[in-house]
Amino acid sequence: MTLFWAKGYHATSLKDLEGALKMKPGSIYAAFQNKETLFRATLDRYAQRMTSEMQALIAASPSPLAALQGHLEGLANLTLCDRPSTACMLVKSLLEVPREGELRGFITTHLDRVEQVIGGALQAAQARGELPPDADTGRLARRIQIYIFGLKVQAQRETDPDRMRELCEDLAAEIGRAATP
Amino acid sequence: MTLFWAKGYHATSLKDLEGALKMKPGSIYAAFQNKETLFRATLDRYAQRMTSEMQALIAASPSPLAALQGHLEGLANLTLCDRPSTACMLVKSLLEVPREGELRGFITTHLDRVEQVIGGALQAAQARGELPPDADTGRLARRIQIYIFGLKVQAQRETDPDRMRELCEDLAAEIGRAATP
DNA sequence: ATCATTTTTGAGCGAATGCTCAAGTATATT
DNA sequence: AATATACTTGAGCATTCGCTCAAAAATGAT
Repeated sequence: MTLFWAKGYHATSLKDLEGALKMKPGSIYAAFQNKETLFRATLDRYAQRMTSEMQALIAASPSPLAALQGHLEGLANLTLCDRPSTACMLVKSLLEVPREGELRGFITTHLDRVEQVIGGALQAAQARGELPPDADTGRLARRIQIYIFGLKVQAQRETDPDRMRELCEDLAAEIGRAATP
Repeated sequence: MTLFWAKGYHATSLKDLEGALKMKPGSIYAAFQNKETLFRATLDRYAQRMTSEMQALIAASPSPLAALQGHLEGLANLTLCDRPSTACMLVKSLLEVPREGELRGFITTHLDRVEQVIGGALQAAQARGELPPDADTGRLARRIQIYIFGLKVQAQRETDPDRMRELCEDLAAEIGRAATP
């Protein structure tokens, strides 16, 4: 997963995978059907972790809205982190995979799932009165996801941590503006 | 450029390029040094067009701020468009290229240039009194660019034009909120 | 028309790709 | 201990990759 996340699908060769998995080609093809199936498995794992991390973050906070804001602000620390890539593996893959391929649907399904998690948190926030009763939680969820996409892309080029923090704060503040006064 | 934009650097083979350019390998390597140099040339061309399009849009409108908002709203029509990809070629490339490679700097330079164009428009808006005198135009420019990144990524998965329009409107409205009341 | 120069051609190079499979090694069962 | 079953090995397959270069064709100069 680390390898595919860092280098992308095409740039990751089976030699790379042999080294990372410490397996010979035969074993790899016995365990996973082929390169693409292995890639799908890593996408599954990544998406699984991403969603459960997000759910944990939401569950840990009494205020779902504050949790989402906190998540956005947390993206400021993405620069110095030792992750394979600051960018979201699902977004990277979405942009790399052909438009009409079957992988496309696979990836979007996972992205939809994340959107659902965010939407669920917003509904909970609404139930708690943090959001106006007439607020469109789905719409807001998609907007927040776009913020995450954008910030994680930005983290690939923005070297200044302060500037990154500024942007995270700005976008987090926007979510706060959707809250009930 | 179309080919690299649609398929990405790694997924575009020289066979593909031979077909698209209607040139044999020898001619390609005589005209462009190698695959990577050709790729850089296409990135140059893309960035050039992108910036000049944006500048033209800004120049055509009396209000720079309205021009930027219009640009964001225009991204709603990205779905049905016949472009090679709804995503920004620079962003696609940024995510595909290795973190430490020389191509990275090349791409970020172009992205910085676009940021400068947006920032320039915001300064003009400020001079016209559309933005408060103390507004941080650079910071706002980066935020708008993140909106563009995010929306263009979203356009890769969002099939519903209405939802896309909603999001574009929301983000355009967000810019409007920075304007002087 | 002749010759010098530039451009195009495409067969094919070495290396790398994703992948296979017979042979070998480990594990489990009796 | 003997046998059956499962997993691992790695040489090497067919194909494709990015790329080269001598020869042919087109172009320009005289």
